[in-house]
Parts: sequence; C-alpha cells; structure tokens
Amino acid sequence: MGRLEMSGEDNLLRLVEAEDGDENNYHLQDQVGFILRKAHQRHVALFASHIGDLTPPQFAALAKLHDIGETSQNQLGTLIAMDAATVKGVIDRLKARGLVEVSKHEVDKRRLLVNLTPQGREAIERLIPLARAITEETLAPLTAKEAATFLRLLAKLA
Amino acid sequence: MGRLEMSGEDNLLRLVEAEDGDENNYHLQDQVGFILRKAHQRHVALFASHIGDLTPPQFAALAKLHDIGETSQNQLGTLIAMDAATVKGVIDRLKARGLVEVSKHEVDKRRLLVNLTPQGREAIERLIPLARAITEETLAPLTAKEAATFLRLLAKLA
DNA sequence: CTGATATCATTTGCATACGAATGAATTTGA
DNA sequence: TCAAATTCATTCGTATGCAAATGATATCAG
Repeated sequence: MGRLEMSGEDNLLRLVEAEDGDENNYHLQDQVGFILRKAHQRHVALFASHIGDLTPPQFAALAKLHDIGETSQNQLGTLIAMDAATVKGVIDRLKARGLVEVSKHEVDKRRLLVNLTPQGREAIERLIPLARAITEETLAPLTAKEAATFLRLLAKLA
Repeated sequence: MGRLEMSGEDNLLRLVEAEDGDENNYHLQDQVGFILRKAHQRHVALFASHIGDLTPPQFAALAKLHDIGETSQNQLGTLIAMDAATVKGVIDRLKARGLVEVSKHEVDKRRLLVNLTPQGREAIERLIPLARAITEETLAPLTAKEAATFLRLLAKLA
C-alpha cells in the first residue's frame, strides 16, 4: 500500500490505510501472551532434548519432593503450581514408574501422602545438574545482566 | 539445622549443611522454566476471564487469518507456532463453530486453505480490543519501562 | 522421465491443563 | 453439638502440544 502513484483519492486511501496499519492493526507477534507461549515452548523443547524420559512437570514434582520430603498430593500441587486434576495424573505416572510411592495419612483420611522412592531420589539427584544446564541454555540468548533483569521481571508476572 | 547448641562435630555438620543449602540445593521456584510456566498459566487465566468462549490458540488463529487472509493450514500453523497436529485440532473446532471455512487448493491438491467466515471476521474484530486489554493486564505488575524491557528480553528467548 | 525426496495433512498415542461435578472426611460456627 | 462450609482427592470432558507413522501429492536430480 502507498507504493503506487497517487491521485487525491489514493492519497486519502493511503492515509486511512497507514492509520490502520500503525494504530488499529493488531500484531499477534508483539503480544506478551503469544511470545510467552513461544518462550515456554522453547524451554520445553530444550528440556526434552536433555531429559528425554521426564517432562518438566514430572521433574518439578520430583524436585519438590526431594526438597521438602513427604507431602500430601494436594500440597505438592500447590507448591508446583498444578491443580488437583493435573497433579493426580503426574503422580500416577511417576508412581507407575516406581519413582514415587503414596500412602494414606494416619489422622486425616482425606490426604494422600506422596514421597520419593530410593529410585526416585537417585533419579532426581542425577538429573538436577542437567536441569541447571537447561536453565543456562534457556537463558543463553541473554547476557548475565539481562538474564538477571529478565528473571526479576518474569517473577513479577508469575 | 544449626539451631542447636553445637559440639565440634555439630559445627562440621552445620558447615556441610549450610554449603548444601546455599550451593547444592536446587530451588525449583528460581528456575526460568518453572516461572515461565507459571507466567504463561497466569496469562491463560486472564485470557479466559475476559474471553471465555475462545482459547488463546483459537484467538491466535483468527487474528492471524484476519491479518493475512486465506492461507494453508500448514502455513497458518507456522505463523502461530503450532505443529501440524495441533493446528488441525484448532481449525477443526473453529470450523465446527462456523468461524473459519476450509477449501482445497486449486493447483496443489495437498493443501487445505483456511479463511475467516463473515462470523469469524465479526468475532475477531470484536475481540481484538479485549485482547489489547488482556495484554495490558498481563503486564500490569510492571511499569511501562519495565514492560518494554521485559518484552525485548522475552522476545530474545522465544 | 522417473525414482528419490520433500511437503502437506491426518491419525494415533501420550502428557499436561483446567472447569465442573462428586464423594469422603474434616473443620467451623451458631 | 451438629448442620454448614471447607478441604482433599477423584473423575469426566474438553483443549492444547508434540512425536511418530501414514498416505497423498509435488518437486528434484540424474
């Protein structure tokens, strides 16, 4: 648009279209939600390329259990930002692979306690160094100072 | 730990545990992948609260079609960062709701052309102002300058 | 021209992710 | 104390998201 020789009418058209292009047009690729989704996709792909047999949510569950020890499924979900339905599936799959074990809470019979198995502990301790490398690689496009700024601002949004 | 009166042995233990806590401990909540996942979740929730009957990927498809006009399903997927299997599902659901229509490419019989229907055009034009508000609300925890910095760095990662 | 490659779309299988509904158990409050 | 509200876990339905396999079509190279 605006690349042709213009009559008076074309001039008006160009003005309208320029206004449309600069102010009214919606650029998906500039929206924070769209870029956030792509950045998240990139991180998941990097994670998969380094840790193929565990997903980021599964890793998060193991890492948190390693950090705090036995907890209820519900509490674990809160700590790793998963709703009850999602954490159920994650724990079921980790249980099926022998990385966690569940038991009933002695006094509060509603609660399902989750804990690492020895294999789970071995796995998470082996994988944590790889996870550190994934974090580094995810942030690799930024300088150290930029990465620090980015993490500070990202945390404000999360 | 380190809160009890200590013998020499306890002192050594405390040192070891302090080292563990400060250097060897892995803090999930500080990892970029985990925070990225939470920020993305927050945005999706904000989106849902404003635009309840369309998901961010569905909105992205409509917005891109509105921007560029008819394209192949595959090309659309590339533009909105979805693989072929995912974009298929998104388009199927938009088609079922009468927001897009598909047709066969005249010369290249492999391609499936996708375009907005009049209802789809009406919907996206009505929703774009809401999407702008969602972007603003997502970035609300940041100052204008911080938001600009954040978007610049986020784009580098995506 | 034709066999090897590449592209486009589809399908299947698996893994999040969340809303809503349900049931069991616990806690609260009048 | 006991009915109401809350919490914990499960289940169902729907929607991404991706890997891998498949089939149809198109392009390329010799």
